[in-house]
Amino acid sequence: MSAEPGTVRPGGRTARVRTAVLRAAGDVLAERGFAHLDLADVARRAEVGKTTVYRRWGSVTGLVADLLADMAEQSLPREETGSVLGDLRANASLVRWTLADARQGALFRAVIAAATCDERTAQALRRFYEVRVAEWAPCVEQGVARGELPPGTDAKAVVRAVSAPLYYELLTTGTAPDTPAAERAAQAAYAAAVAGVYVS
Amino acid sequence: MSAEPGTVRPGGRTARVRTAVLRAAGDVLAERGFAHLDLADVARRAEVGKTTVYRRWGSVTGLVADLLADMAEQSLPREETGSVLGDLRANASLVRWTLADARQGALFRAVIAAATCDERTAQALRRFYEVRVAEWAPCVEQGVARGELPPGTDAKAVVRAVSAPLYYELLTTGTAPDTPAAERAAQAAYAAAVAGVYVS
DNA sequence: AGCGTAACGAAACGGCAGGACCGTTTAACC
DNA sequence: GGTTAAACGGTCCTGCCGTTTCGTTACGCT
Repeated sequence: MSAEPGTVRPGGRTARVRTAVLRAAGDVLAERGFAHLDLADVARRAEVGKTTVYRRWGSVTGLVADLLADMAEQSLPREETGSVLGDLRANASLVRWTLADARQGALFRAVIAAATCDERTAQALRRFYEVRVAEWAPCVEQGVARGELPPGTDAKAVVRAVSAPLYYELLTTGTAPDTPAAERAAQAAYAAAVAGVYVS
Repeated sequence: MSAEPGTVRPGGRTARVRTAVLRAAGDVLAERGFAHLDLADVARRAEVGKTTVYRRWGSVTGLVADLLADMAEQSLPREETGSVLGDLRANASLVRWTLADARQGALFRAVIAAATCDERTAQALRRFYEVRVAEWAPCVEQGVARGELPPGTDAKAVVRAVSAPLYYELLTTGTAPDTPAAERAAQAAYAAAVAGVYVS
Protein backbone atom coordinates (compact mmCIF):
# COMPACT_ATOMS: atom_id res chain seq x y z
CA MET A 1 0.00 0.00 0.00
CA SER A 2 2.77 2.43 0.92
CA ALA A 3 5.50 3.31 -1.59
CA GLU A 4 3.03 3.71 -4.44
CA PRO A 5 5.20 4.40 -7.48
CA GLY A 6 4.95 8.00 -8.59
CA THR A 7 4.28 9.44 -5.16
CA VAL A 8 7.76 9.38 -3.64
CA ARG A 9 9.57 11.04 -6.49
CA PRO A 10 7.14 13.10 -8.53
CA GLY A 11 9.87 14.78 -10.55
CA GLY A 12 9.92 15.68 -14.23
CA ARG A 13 10.04 12.27 -15.81
CA THR A 14 7.52 10.62 -13.52
CA ALA A 15 5.03 13.40 -14.12
CA ARG A 16 5.67 13.26 -17.87
CA VAL A 17 5.00 9.53 -17.90
CA ARG A 18 1.77 9.98 -16.00
CA THR A 19 0.57 12.68 -18.35
CA ALA A 20 1.45 10.67 -21.45
CA VAL A 21 -0.19 7.51 -20.17
CA LEU A 22 -3.39 9.22 -19.07
CA ARG A 23 -3.62 11.02 -22.41
CA ALA A 24 -3.11 7.78 -24.32
CA ALA A 25 -5.64 5.99 -22.15
CA GLY A 26 -8.19 8.70 -22.88
CA ASP A 27 -7.53 8.37 -26.60
CA VAL A 28 -7.98 4.61 -26.59
CA LEU A 29 -11.13 4.92 -24.51
CA ALA A 30 -12.64 7.49 -26.86
CA GLU A 31 -11.98 5.59 -30.07
CA ARG A 32 -12.06 1.92 -29.06
CA GLY A 33 -14.08 1.79 -25.85
CA PHE A 34 -13.58 0.27 -22.43
CA ALA A 35 -13.56 -3.34 -23.56
CA HIS A 36 -10.54 -2.80 -25.82
CA LEU A 37 -8.49 -0.93 -23.25
CA ASP A 38 -5.27 -2.94 -23.34
CA LEU A 39 -2.51 -1.70 -21.06
CA ALA A 40 0.18 -2.76 -23.51
CA ASP A 41 -1.52 -0.75 -26.24
CA VAL A 42 -1.70 2.27 -23.98
CA ALA A 43 2.00 1.90 -23.20
CA ARG A 44 2.86 1.78 -26.90
CA ARG A 45 0.87 4.92 -27.67
CA ALA A 46 2.34 6.78 -24.73
CA GLU A 47 5.82 5.69 -25.85
CA VAL A 48 6.37 4.27 -22.42
CA GLY A 49 7.52 0.88 -21.21
CA LYS A 50 4.79 -1.69 -20.74
CA THR A 51 6.28 -2.63 -17.39
CA THR A 52 5.85 0.91 -16.11
CA VAL A 53 2.14 0.94 -16.80
CA TYR A 54 1.61 -2.37 -15.05
CA ARG A 55 3.74 -1.32 -12.10
CA ARG A 56 2.08 2.04 -11.52
CA TRP A 57 -1.52 1.26 -12.35
CA GLY A 58 -1.67 -2.50 -12.14
CA SER A 59 -4.94 -3.01 -13.94
CA VAL A 60 -7.42 -1.47 -16.32
CA THR A 61 -9.71 -0.37 -13.52
CA GLY A 62 -6.80 1.22 -11.66
CA LEU A 63 -5.90 3.24 -14.71
CA VAL A 64 -9.48 4.36 -15.22
CA ALA A 65 -9.73 5.38 -11.57
CA ASP A 66 -6.62 7.51 -11.87
CA LEU A 67 -7.95 9.05 -15.05
CA LEU A 68 -11.10 10.00 -13.18
CA ALA A 69 -9.13 11.50 -10.31
CA ASP A 70 -7.16 13.55 -12.81
CA MET A 71 -10.36 14.83 -14.37
CA ALA A 72 -11.83 15.70 -10.98
CA GLU A 73 -9.01 18.19 -10.44
CA GLN A 74 -9.81 20.23 -13.53
CA SER A 75 -13.40 21.13 -12.76
CA LEU A 76 -15.06 24.06 -14.42
CA PRO A 77 -16.40 26.81 -12.18
CA ARG A 78 -20.16 26.99 -12.14
CA GLU A 79 -22.04 29.86 -13.69
CA GLU A 80 -24.36 32.12 -11.69
CA THR A 81 -27.41 33.32 -13.54
CA GLY A 82 -29.33 34.90 -10.66
CA SER A 83 -32.16 32.37 -10.50
CA VAL A 84 -32.35 28.76 -9.44
CA LEU A 85 -33.90 27.62 -12.68
CA GLY A 86 -31.21 29.42 -14.66
CA ASP A 87 -28.47 27.83 -12.58
CA LEU A 88 -30.00 24.36 -12.89
CA ARG A 89 -30.26 24.90 -16.64
CA ALA A 90 -26.58 25.80 -16.74
CA ASN A 91 -25.76 22.71 -14.76
CA ALA A 92 -27.84 20.46 -17.01
CA SER A 93 -26.22 21.98 -20.06
CA LEU A 94 -22.76 21.40 -18.61
CA VAL A 95 -23.54 17.76 -17.82
CA ARG A 96 -25.04 17.24 -21.25
CA TRP A 97 -22.02 18.77 -22.93
CA THR A 98 -19.70 16.60 -20.88
CA LEU A 99 -21.55 13.41 -21.79
CA ALA A 100 -21.70 14.40 -25.46
CA ASP A 101 -17.97 15.01 -25.66
CA ALA A 102 -16.25 12.07 -27.34
CA ARG A 103 -13.49 11.68 -24.78
CA GLN A 104 -15.42 12.50 -21.64
CA GLY A 105 -18.56 10.62 -22.63
CA ALA A 106 -16.57 7.47 -23.36
CA LEU A 107 -14.68 7.96 -20.14
CA PHE A 108 -17.84 8.14 -18.10
CA ARG A 109 -19.22 5.01 -19.64
CA ALA A 110 -15.94 3.27 -18.91
CA VAL A 111 -15.79 4.56 -15.38
CA ILE A 112 -19.29 3.40 -14.63
CA ALA A 113 -18.51 -0.02 -16.03
CA ALA A 114 -15.27 -0.20 -14.08
CA ALA A 115 -16.92 0.96 -10.87
CA THR A 116 -19.32 -1.97 -10.97
CA CYS A 117 -16.34 -4.32 -11.04
CA ASP A 118 -13.78 -2.71 -8.78
CA GLU A 119 -14.23 -1.18 -5.34
CA ARG A 120 -11.38 1.31 -5.63
CA THR A 121 -12.80 2.69 -8.84
CA ALA A 122 -16.21 2.90 -7.23
CA GLN A 123 -14.76 4.98 -4.41
CA ALA A 124 -13.06 7.30 -6.89
CA LEU A 125 -16.35 7.72 -8.70
CA ARG A 126 -18.23 8.53 -5.49
CA ARG A 127 -15.64 11.11 -4.51
CA PHE A 128 -15.86 12.69 -7.95
CA TYR A 129 -19.62 13.09 -7.70
CA GLU A 130 -19.45 14.38 -4.14
CA VAL A 131 -17.12 17.13 -5.29
CA ARG A 132 -19.21 17.99 -8.33
CA VAL A 133 -22.48 17.99 -6.41
CA ALA A 134 -21.06 20.01 -3.52
CA GLU A 135 -19.80 22.53 -6.04
CA TRP A 136 -23.27 23.17 -7.43
CA ALA A 137 -25.26 22.87 -4.21
CA PRO A 138 -24.79 26.57 -3.27
CA CYS A 139 -26.94 27.71 -6.17
CA VAL A 140 -29.86 25.83 -4.65
CA GLU A 141 -29.11 27.23 -1.19
CA GLN A 142 -29.10 30.72 -2.65
CA GLY A 143 -32.45 29.96 -4.22
CA VAL A 144 -33.81 28.96 -0.83
CA ALA A 145 -32.44 32.18 0.67
CA ARG A 146 -34.10 34.19 -2.11
CA GLY A 147 -37.39 32.48 -1.37
CA GLU A 148 -37.62 30.69 -4.72
CA LEU A 149 -37.58 27.28 -3.05
CA PRO A 150 -39.11 26.13 0.24
CA PRO A 151 -36.86 26.25 3.32
CA GLY A 152 -35.26 22.96 4.33
CA THR A 153 -34.74 21.90 0.72
CA ASP A 154 -31.92 19.35 0.38
CA ALA A 155 -29.60 21.21 -2.00
CA LYS A 156 -27.53 18.21 -3.00
CA ALA A 157 -30.62 16.15 -3.75
CA VAL A 158 -31.81 18.79 -6.20
CA VAL A 159 -28.46 18.88 -7.99
CA ARG A 160 -28.44 15.10 -8.25
CA ALA A 161 -31.98 15.19 -9.60
CA VAL A 162 -30.75 17.25 -12.55
CA SER A 163 -28.01 14.80 -13.50
CA ALA A 164 -29.96 11.59 -12.93
CA PRO A 165 -32.17 11.59 -16.05
CA LEU A 166 -29.24 12.58 -18.25
CA TYR A 167 -27.07 9.72 -17.09
CA TYR A 168 -30.04 7.39 -17.23
CA GLU A 169 -30.60 8.30 -20.86
CA LEU A 170 -26.94 7.78 -21.70
CA LEU A 171 -27.01 4.32 -20.17
CA THR A 172 -30.35 3.11 -21.47
CA THR A 173 -30.18 4.49 -25.00
CA GLY A 174 -26.43 4.46 -25.51
CA THR A 175 -26.40 7.96 -26.92
CA ALA A 176 -25.77 11.26 -25.17
CA PRO A 177 -28.87 13.29 -24.29
CA ASP A 178 -29.77 16.24 -26.53
CA THR A 179 -30.52 19.85 -25.64
CA PRO A 180 -34.27 19.43 -25.02
CA ALA A 181 -33.50 16.54 -22.69
CA ALA A 182 -31.19 18.77 -20.67
CA GLU A 183 -33.87 21.45 -20.56
CA ARG A 184 -36.44 18.93 -19.33
CA ALA A 185 -34.04 17.66 -16.68
CA ALA A 186 -33.56 21.14 -15.26
CA GLN A 187 -37.27 21.95 -15.42
CA ALA A 188 -38.26 18.70 -13.76
CA ALA A 189 -35.82 19.11 -10.88
CA TYR A 190 -36.96 22.68 -10.40
CA ALA A 191 -40.66 21.78 -10.42
CA ALA A 192 -40.11 18.98 -7.90
CA ALA A 193 -38.04 21.24 -5.66
CA VAL A 194 -40.70 23.97 -5.75
CA ALA A 195 -43.30 21.38 -4.82
CA GLY A 196 -41.26 20.58 -1.72
CA VAL A 197 -40.27 17.04 -2.67
CA TYR A 198 -36.71 17.58 -1.47
CA VAL A 199 -37.57 19.11 1.88
CA SER A 200 -35.90 16.81 4.37
CA MET B 1 -25.62 -16.45 -37.74
CA SER B 2 -28.16 -19.16 -38.50
CA ALA B 3 -28.06 -22.48 -36.68
CA GLU B 4 -27.67 -20.86 -33.28
CA PRO B 5 -27.17 -23.78 -30.91
CA GLY B 6 -30.18 -24.36 -28.77
CA THR B 7 -32.74 -23.08 -31.25
CA VAL B 8 -33.01 -26.01 -33.66
CA ARG B 9 -33.61 -28.68 -31.11
CA PRO B 10 -34.98 -27.13 -27.93
CA GLY B 11 -35.75 -30.44 -26.31
CA GLY B 12 -35.34 -31.54 -22.72
CA ARG B 13 -31.58 -31.62 -22.42
CA THR B 14 -30.94 -28.38 -24.26
CA ALA B 15 -33.47 -26.53 -22.13
CA ARG B 16 -32.06 -28.10 -18.97
CA VAL B 17 -28.57 -26.92 -19.87
CA ARG B 18 -29.79 -23.39 -20.52
CA THR B 19 -31.63 -23.26 -17.21
CA ALA B 20 -28.68 -24.62 -15.26
CA VAL B 21 -26.20 -22.25 -16.87
CA LEU B 22 -28.36 -19.17 -16.41
CA ARG B 23 -28.96 -20.10 -12.81
CA ALA B 24 -25.26 -20.62 -12.16
CA ALA B 25 -24.41 -17.36 -13.90
CA GLY B 26 -26.88 -15.51 -11.70
CA ASP B 27 -25.34 -17.08 -8.61
CA VAL B 28 -21.82 -16.08 -9.59
CA LEU B 29 -22.95 -12.55 -10.43
CA ALA B 30 -24.70 -12.17 -7.09
CA GLU B 31 -21.83 -13.38 -4.96
CA ARG B 32 -18.68 -12.51 -6.92
CA GLY B 33 -19.68 -9.71 -9.28
CA PHE B 34 -19.34 -9.09 -12.97
CA ALA B 35 -15.55 -8.86 -12.98
CA HIS B 36 -15.18 -12.42 -11.70
CA LEU B 37 -17.67 -13.94 -14.10
CA ASP B 38 -15.57 -16.72 -15.57
CA LEU B 39 -17.33 -18.94 -18.08
CA ALA B 40 -15.36 -21.98 -16.97
CA ASP B 41 -16.48 -21.38 -13.40
CA VAL B 42 -20.09 -21.06 -14.51
CA ALA B 43 -19.79 -24.30 -16.44
CA ARG B 44 -18.42 -26.11 -13.39
CA ARG B 45 -21.24 -24.87 -11.16
CA ALA B 46 -23.88 -25.77 -13.71
CA GLU B 47 -22.29 -29.22 -14.06
CA VAL B 48 -22.02 -28.64 -17.76
CA GLY B 49 -19.14 -28.87 -20.19
CA LYS B 50 -17.05 -25.75 -20.61
CA THR B 51 -17.20 -26.19 -24.37
CA THR B 52 -20.98 -25.98 -24.31
CA VAL B 53 -21.00 -22.63 -22.58
CA TYR B 54 -18.51 -21.16 -25.04
CA ARG B 55 -20.34 -22.63 -28.01
CA ARG B 56 -23.79 -21.37 -27.05
CA TRP B 57 -22.98 -17.99 -25.47
CA GLY B 58 -19.49 -17.26 -26.75
CA SER B 59 -18.56 -14.58 -24.27
CA VAL B 60 -19.38 -13.09 -20.91
CA THR B 61 -21.43 -10.29 -22.46
CA GLY B 62 -23.39 -12.79 -24.53
CA LEU B 63 -24.27 -14.75 -21.44
CA VAL B 64 -25.32 -11.62 -19.57
CA ALA B 65 -27.47 -10.54 -22.50
CA ASP B 66 -29.26 -13.90 -22.52
CA LEU B 67 -29.73 -13.69 -18.78
CA LEU B 68 -31.39 -10.31 -19.24
CA ALA B 69 -33.63 -11.63 -22.00
CA ASP B 70 -34.66 -14.48 -19.72
CA MET B 71 -35.52 -12.03 -16.97
CA ALA B 72 -37.51 -9.83 -19.35
CA GLU B 73 -39.93 -12.70 -19.92
CA GLN B 74 -40.91 -13.00 -16.28
CA SER B 75 -42.17 -9.47 -15.73
CA LEU B 76 -44.55 -8.69 -12.94
CA PRO B 77 -47.88 -7.14 -13.89
CA ARG B 78 -48.24 -3.56 -12.72
CA GLU B 79 -50.58 -2.61 -9.95
CA GLU B 80 -53.41 -0.14 -10.42
CA THR B 81 -54.13 2.08 -7.45
CA GLY B 82 -56.59 4.50 -9.03
CA SER B 83 -54.36 7.57 -9.00
CA VAL B 84 -51.26 8.53 -10.96
CA LEU B 85 -49.25 9.24 -7.85
CA GLY B 86 -50.22 5.91 -6.36
CA ASP B 87 -49.23 4.08 -9.54
CA LEU B 88 -45.92 5.90 -9.77
CA ARG B 89 -45.29 5.04 -6.13
CA ALA B 90 -45.97 1.40 -6.90
CA ASN B 91 -43.58 1.56 -9.84
CA ALA B 92 -40.83 3.22 -7.80
CA SER B 93 -41.27 0.63 -5.10
CA LEU B 94 -41.02 -2.18 -7.63
CA VAL B 95 -37.85 -0.75 -9.14
CA ARG B 96 -36.35 -0.21 -5.72
CA TRP B 97 -37.16 -3.74 -4.68
CA THR B 98 -35.62 -5.09 -7.87
CA LEU B 99 -32.39 -3.16 -7.39
CA ALA B 100 -32.20 -4.15 -3.73
CA ASP B 101 -32.52 -7.85 -4.51
CA ALA B 102 -29.09 -9.51 -4.34
CA ARG B 103 -29.41 -11.41 -7.59
CA GLN B 104 -31.29 -8.84 -9.63
CA GLY B 105 -29.31 -5.85 -8.38
CA ALA B 106 -26.02 -7.53 -9.20
CA LEU B 107 -27.41 -8.52 -12.56
CA PHE B 108 -28.36 -4.96 -13.40
CA ARG B 109 -24.97 -3.65 -12.49
CA ALA B 110 -23.40 -6.35 -14.63
CA VAL B 111 -25.71 -5.67 -17.53
CA ILE B 112 -24.98 -1.98 -17.45
CA ALA B 113 -21.26 -2.66 -17.40
CA ALA B 114 -21.56 -5.19 -20.20
CA ALA B 115 -23.72 -2.87 -22.29
CA THR B 116 -21.00 -0.25 -22.33
CA CYS B 117 -18.64 -2.80 -23.86
CA ASP B 118 -20.80 -4.81 -26.21
CA GLU B 119 -23.35 -3.59 -28.74
CA ARG B 120 -25.52 -6.70 -28.65
CA THR B 121 -25.89 -6.46 -24.90
CA ALA B 122 -26.72 -2.77 -25.24
CA GLN B 123 -29.53 -3.65 -27.66
CA ALA B 124 -30.87 -6.26 -25.26
CA LEU B 125 -30.83 -3.71 -22.48
CA ARG B 126 -32.69 -1.13 -24.57
CA ARG B 127 -35.33 -3.65 -25.54
CA PHE B 128 -35.78 -4.61 -21.91
CA TYR B 129 -36.39 -1.01 -20.87
CA GLU B 130 -38.69 -0.34 -23.78
CA VAL B 131 -40.88 -3.23 -22.67
CA ARG B 132 -40.84 -2.24 -19.03
CA VAL B 133 -41.58 1.42 -19.77
CA ALA B 134 -44.31 0.61 -22.26
CA GLU B 135 -45.88 -1.62 -19.65
CA TRP B 136 -46.21 1.22 -17.14
CA ALA B 137 -46.98 4.04 -19.55
CA PRO B 138 -50.77 3.36 -19.51
CA CYS B 139 -51.06 4.45 -15.88
CA VAL B 140 -49.85 7.90 -16.89
CA GLU B 141 -52.20 7.97 -19.86
CA GLN B 142 -55.08 7.10 -17.57
CA GLY B 143 -54.03 9.95 -15.33
CA VAL B 144 -54.16 12.33 -18.28
CA ALA B 145 -57.61 11.01 -19.15
CA ARG B 146 -58.74 11.55 -15.56
CA GLY B 147 -57.48 15.12 -15.70
CA GLU B 148 -54.75 14.62 -13.08
CA LEU B 149 -52.02 15.50 -15.57
CA PRO B 150 -52.01 18.04 -18.42
CA PRO B 151 -53.01 16.75 -21.87
CA GLY B 152 -50.13 15.94 -24.21
CA THR B 153 -47.98 14.56 -21.38
CA ASP B 154 -45.33 12.12 -22.65
CA ALA B 155 -46.25 9.02 -20.67
CA LYS B 156 -43.01 7.15 -21.25
CA ALA B 157 -40.95 10.16 -20.21
CA VAL B 158 -42.76 10.24 -16.87
CA VAL B 159 -42.15 6.55 -16.25
CA ARG B 160 -38.49 6.95 -17.09
CA ALA B 161 -38.30 9.93 -14.74
CA VAL B 162 -39.29 7.65 -11.86
CA SER B 163 -36.55 5.13 -12.54
CA ALA B 164 -33.76 7.56 -13.36
CA PRO B 165 -32.90 8.78 -9.85
CA LEU B 166 -33.03 5.25 -8.48
CA TYR B 167 -30.59 3.88 -11.02
CA TYR B 168 -28.47 6.99 -10.63
CA GLU B 169 -28.23 6.38 -6.91
CA LEU B 170 -27.33 2.73 -7.40
CA LEU B 171 -24.49 3.67 -9.74
CA THR B 172 -23.08 6.65 -7.88
CA THR B 173 -23.30 5.32 -4.35
CA GLY B 174 -22.94 1.63 -5.05
CA THR B 175 -25.85 0.74 -2.78
CA ALA B 176 -29.47 0.19 -3.64
CA PRO B 177 -31.81 3.10 -2.91
CA ASP B 178 -33.96 2.95 0.24
CA THR B 179 -37.70 3.42 0.69
CA PRO B 180 -37.66 7.21 1.17
CA ALA B 181 -35.60 7.52 -2.01
CA ALA B 182 -38.25 5.60 -3.93
CA GLU B 183 -40.94 7.81 -2.45
CA ARG B 184 -39.04 10.96 -3.49
CA ALA B 185 -38.54 9.57 -7.00
CA ALA B 186 -42.28 9.06 -7.44
CA GLN B 187 -43.16 12.43 -5.91
CA ALA B 188 -40.62 14.27 -8.05
CA ALA B 189 -41.78 12.70 -11.30
CA TYR B 190 -45.39 13.46 -10.36
CA ALA B 191 -44.68 17.08 -9.46
CA ALA B 192 -42.76 17.64 -12.72
CA ALA B 193 -45.52 16.01 -14.75
CA VAL B 194 -48.19 18.14 -13.08
CA ALA B 195 -46.11 21.22 -13.86
CA GLY B 196 -46.24 20.26 -17.53
CA VAL B 197 -42.54 19.53 -17.97
CA TYR B 198 -43.28 16.41 -20.00
CA VAL B 199 -45.81 17.96 -22.36
CA SER B 200 -44.32 17.38 -25.77
C1' DA C 1 -38.46 -48.90 -32.20
C1' DG C 2 -34.75 -47.24 -34.99
C1' DC C 3 -32.21 -43.87 -37.57
C1' DG C 4 -29.81 -39.36 -38.37
C1' DT C 5 -27.93 -35.58 -36.54
C1' DA C 6 -28.08 -31.68 -33.24
C1' DA C 7 -26.04 -30.84 -29.16
C1' DC C 8 -23.02 -32.13 -25.38
C1' DG C 9 -18.40 -33.20 -23.00
C1' DA C 10 -13.27 -34.30 -22.22
C1' DA C 11 -8.79 -33.15 -23.42
C1' DA C 12 -5.26 -31.02 -25.87
C1' DC C 13 -3.83 -26.71 -28.04
C1' DG C 14 -2.45 -21.71 -28.80
C1' DG C 15 -2.30 -16.78 -28.07
C1' DC C 16 -1.92 -13.18 -25.18
C1' DA C 17 -2.48 -10.51 -20.93
C1' DG C 18 0.09 -9.75 -16.99
C1' DG C 19 4.19 -10.47 -14.30
C1' DA C 20 9.43 -11.36 -13.08
C1' DC C 21 14.07 -10.09 -13.77
C1' DC C 22 17.67 -6.97 -14.34
C1' DG C 23 20.24 -3.39 -16.47
C1' DT C 24 19.70 1.76 -17.43
C1' DT C 25 18.22 6.33 -16.63
C1' DT C 26 17.45 10.30 -13.77
C1' DA C 27 15.26 12.86 -9.88
C1' DA C 28 16.44 14.27 -5.20
C1' DC C 29 19.70 15.67 -1.86
C1' DC C 30 24.21 17.18 -0.29
C1' DG D 1 29.07 17.75 -9.57
C1' DG D 2 28.85 13.41 -7.16
C1' DT D 3 26.12 9.85 -4.85
C1' DT D 4 22.00 7.10 -3.96
C1' DA D 5 18.04 4.83 -4.95
C1' DA D 6 13.52 5.58 -7.16
C1' DA D 7 11.57 4.86 -11.33
C1' DC D 8 11.83 3.43 -16.14
C1' DG D 9 12.23 0.01 -20.05
C1' DG D 10 13.53 -4.20 -22.73
C1' DT D 11 13.14 -9.19 -22.69
C1' DC D 12 11.64 -13.48 -21.36
C1' DC D 13 8.16 -16.40 -19.40
C1' DT D 14 4.21 -18.35 -17.17
C1' DG D 15 -0.66 -19.14 -16.42
C1' DC D 16 -5.09 -18.74 -17.96
C1' DC D 17 -8.92 -17.72 -21.29
C1' DG D 18 -10.94 -19.12 -25.25
C1' DT D 19 -10.82 -22.44 -29.20
C1' DT D 20 -10.42 -26.64 -31.81
C1' DT D 21 -10.97 -31.59 -32.27
C1' DC D 22 -13.26 -35.60 -31.99
C1' DG D 23 -15.87 -39.08 -29.71
C1' DT D 24 -20.49 -39.65 -27.13
C1' DT D 25 -25.23 -38.84 -25.94
C1' DA D 26 -29.97 -38.22 -26.68
C1' DC D 27 -33.64 -35.42 -29.10
C1' DG D 28 -36.80 -35.30 -33.05
C1' DC D 29 -39.01 -37.73 -36.53
C1' DT D 30 -41.10 -41.40 -39.05
